[in-house]
Amino acid sequence: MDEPRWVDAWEHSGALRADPTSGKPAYSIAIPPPNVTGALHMGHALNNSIQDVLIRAHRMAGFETLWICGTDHAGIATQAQVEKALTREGLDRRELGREGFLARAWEWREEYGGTIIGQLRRLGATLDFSRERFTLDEGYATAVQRAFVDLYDKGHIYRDHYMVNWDPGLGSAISDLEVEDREVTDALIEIAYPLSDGSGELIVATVRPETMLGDTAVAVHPEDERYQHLIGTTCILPLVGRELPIIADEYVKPEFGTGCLKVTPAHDPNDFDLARRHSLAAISVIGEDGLIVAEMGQRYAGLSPAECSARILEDLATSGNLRGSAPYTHVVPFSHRSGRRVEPLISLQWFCDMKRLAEPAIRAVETGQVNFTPAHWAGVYVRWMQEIRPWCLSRQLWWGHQLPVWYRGEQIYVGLDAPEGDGWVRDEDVLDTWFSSGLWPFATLGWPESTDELATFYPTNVLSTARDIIFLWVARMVMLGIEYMDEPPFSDVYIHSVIQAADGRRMSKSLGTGVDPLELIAEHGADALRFGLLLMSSQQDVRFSAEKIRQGRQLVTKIWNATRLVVGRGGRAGAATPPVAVTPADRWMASRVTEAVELCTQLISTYDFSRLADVLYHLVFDEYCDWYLEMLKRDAATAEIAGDLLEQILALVHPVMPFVTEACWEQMPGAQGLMLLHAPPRAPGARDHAAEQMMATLQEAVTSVRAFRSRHQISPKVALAAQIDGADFGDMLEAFVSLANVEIGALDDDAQVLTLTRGQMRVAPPLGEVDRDAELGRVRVEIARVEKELARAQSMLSNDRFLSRAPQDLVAAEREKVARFDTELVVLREQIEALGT
RNA sequence: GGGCGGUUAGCUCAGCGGUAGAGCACCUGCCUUACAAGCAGGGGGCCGGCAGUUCAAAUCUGUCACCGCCCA
Repeated sequence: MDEPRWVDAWEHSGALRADPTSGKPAYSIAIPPPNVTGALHMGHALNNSIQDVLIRAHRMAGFETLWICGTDHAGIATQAQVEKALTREGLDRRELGREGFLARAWEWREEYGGTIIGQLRRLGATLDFSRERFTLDEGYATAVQRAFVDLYDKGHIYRDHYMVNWDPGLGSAISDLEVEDREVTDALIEIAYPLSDGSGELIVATVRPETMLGDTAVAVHPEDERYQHLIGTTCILPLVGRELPIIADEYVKPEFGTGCLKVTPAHDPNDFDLARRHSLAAISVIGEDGLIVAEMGQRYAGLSPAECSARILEDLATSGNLRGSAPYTHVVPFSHRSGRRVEPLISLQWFCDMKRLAEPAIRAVETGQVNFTPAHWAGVYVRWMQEIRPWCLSRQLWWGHQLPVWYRGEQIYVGLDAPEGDGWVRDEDVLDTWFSSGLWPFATLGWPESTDELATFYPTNVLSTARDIIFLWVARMVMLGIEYMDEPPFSDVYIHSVIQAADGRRMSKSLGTGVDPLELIAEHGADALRFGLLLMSSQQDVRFSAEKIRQGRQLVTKIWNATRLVVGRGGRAGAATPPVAVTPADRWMASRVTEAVELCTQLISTYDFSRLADVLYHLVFDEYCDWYLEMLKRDAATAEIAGDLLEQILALVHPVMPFVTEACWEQMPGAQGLMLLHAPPRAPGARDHAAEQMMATLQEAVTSVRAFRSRHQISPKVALAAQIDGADFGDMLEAFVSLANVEIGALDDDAQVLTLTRGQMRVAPPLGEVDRDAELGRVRVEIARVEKELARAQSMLSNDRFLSRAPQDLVAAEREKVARFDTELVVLREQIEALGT
């Protein structure tokens, strides 16, 4: 099937372009903007399949839909790509200078930035491509600057010396959320710090001996009896000779090592906090280049931390202060960006105090203004928000939104335009990418201008994303949305599954565990991928399952073949008025479609996509194809209704499988326009319980006859004689006769009994030849089963407390069962006797 | 250390108070004129352990075990 041509057809139809003035009710989604550097991965494929289902279903239902399209400039990732290209050319960004580098970066983005959008098209995503935005667009940049200046004016943004996560690979600070903790085994070194009065020594333990150069205290637990007498005295820092106060702080764990903690405020976040509590100085040992700073003296300056550590150990051994070394496994921060070990150090950066922004954002979730699905993520969000910490906004990069900050001597100017006067120098740093992404749901709609788009499409309806984005995006979008638009940017947050590799590991390119969705599209088609991903998705993380994609492809094939059959039999689409069902089979199928339409509408509104896929699969395979079309072939159903119901099914399936439904729609006589623009699937009428009951009887009877044939190896081609007692097939008797291939007539008592839920049936093969042992065995198993069920029902009914406390309809149902099982047992036992003779 | 999730058929997962479900895999039979990427029939589970609540527990509560994730 030629899928790509539909992509063009949809776009050319103009239906993807939202009209804010149409007056129709609005439904909008802002795509979580993928990185410009990105290529479509499984997470994107699932997330965008979900969003496309929502968008298509609402578009068909008559909403004015806007699916906001665009990409994120992804500061660190993009700069790394461009730098890599420069390195291949033997260039360095510093040689090019800021302007030259940015020119290269824009070139890069022109060439590769559209890749992922093209891949989303291939997936069938009906984004509003006419409104594609980029987080570095001119208008978008204005919005970002505006927000920064405003937050500064309101006092939320400030500049401070603070401990940051320094990524020596990038030469930039990174946020807490970009840090990943890993277990590492290092050596735990014990060092003797002599007491100043010469009365002894303290042993401290450290995995980073090089940082001792920056020690400004030794801390012990205030209640540690071993050291009570030393609190307030001092000791001497070996190699350096500095006098260090011995302080008491509850942070120290007495049971760890010797219970003495060396305090290095400039290189450990906990020590930094501890130093603030005790007003200790911070001495930086390691600089922003990741090397030992000049102030440490020429013996150590310029060394890497590892080299310095080795030299310190030598020196300590020489001086006699080294007391021990043992392997020690602990958790160490690594940069998610460069993979390098994060160097905590003190640096002058811009921060945003989040406390006041967080308050209304917490309330929005607690009051239900913003709802999470699955609901438990709300708790995760709220807990994080309650303990929110200052956000380090500045990044030592060039690719991004340069801070609207200028300096002149001690003066600082923050504003949209450069300040008047000479001598002002603009801050070199750019903003954390997530700052600009936080404005996405409204900056894409034209904020800070008042636009029709904002008026119509803000707030958006739902944000669909993965759980690891809750803090990075969801939280910040909610905070900034409330700050600037006075209401949250979406009412629903849907957190989809994370798709892991089939073996349960994280899907990642570097581990080689990734599966490329584009390859799957090439192999099975985009419909199959979309369906498979939705089917395997869940309320929790799931393992990738190639089977589910294959299942999707089978559904595609099935729908296509069903369409061929129906069209071949004269089925048509586009009935001006809903045709009236003629046969009982038509009535049954119409009733099934009605139920499916209602159920699917509900499943979409509750974001239950795996059940949605499951329901569609069974509707098409089990009900429409295996039963209804088989009845159509036997003239028990009519082509007119088959065509109309197929139309409804195609419309129902379309949001999930847009390509095949479009292709089938094209095949149907009477079909007009694109399925994309079709009205929502029509529930053909009320549920028809009489037809459903009749059909249930027929299905049970047909199945039991088929099973009988299977047991006795009687070909479906051989007609069986059958006599029906008590089962009401109503107008479906002919269909039963045809499907089961039986001839109705009176049979004698030797005929085999097949019990049905309501009534029974006697059947006899033409020559009266049955495998008596097989049938005897089967009847015995049947008796055992019924006896067991009867016993259970009877024991329930003999329990007074059940009778008095259980719902009465349940009690009645049990009574009915007892009566039915009794009858069945009589029949089955007669059958044993008959077989025994 | 704190929190959250998971443990159901060989595999991947639904179900979340009224007698265990799906897909795949497996077994048997069919090239039935839309489809063998199909059709029909079938086997397979003391729902992680223990204790409790309830007339009734895979489903609620507690506890233990193991697996995973997040935050420190």
